[in-house]
Amino acid sequence: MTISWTKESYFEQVWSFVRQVPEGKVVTYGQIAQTLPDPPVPDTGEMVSAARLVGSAMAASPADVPWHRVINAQGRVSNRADAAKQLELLEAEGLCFVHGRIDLPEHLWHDTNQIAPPKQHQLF
DNA sequence: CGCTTGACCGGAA
DNA sequence: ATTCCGGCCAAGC
Repeated sequence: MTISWTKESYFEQVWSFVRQVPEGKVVTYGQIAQTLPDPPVPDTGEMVSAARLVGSAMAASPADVPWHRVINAQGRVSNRADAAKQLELLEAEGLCFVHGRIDLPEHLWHDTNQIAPPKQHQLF
């Protein structure tokens, strides 16, 4: 059986992914959710909900995980209490913030041999 | 065991 | 640009 994919399992995967994120790079919750090899949900729809699980995982992420490199699909930091702090950390890593926003595809990091770059074109 | 909240996403008003 | 709504799942109370 298998199973399981308990929260521990999923969280581990999320943390593992985030830990691989190099400096100056960022990943979105949805990106992680879609990249994970064994998502909790089969595929009823999209990774929309899975992204939320990623957020939960981040909430419990240990100090080994650069949670500050994880941002939302909007190219901005999440609505967390230390959002400003996260911004500092990110810009300190060489990220170019524009209006509190960054070029997602520009700094988006993707794991090699997993998925292809989203190549999402921004629409102002 | 049930309701509320959440570090989300995407689309529509 | 902002605000609201629906969706999906898990953790917390």
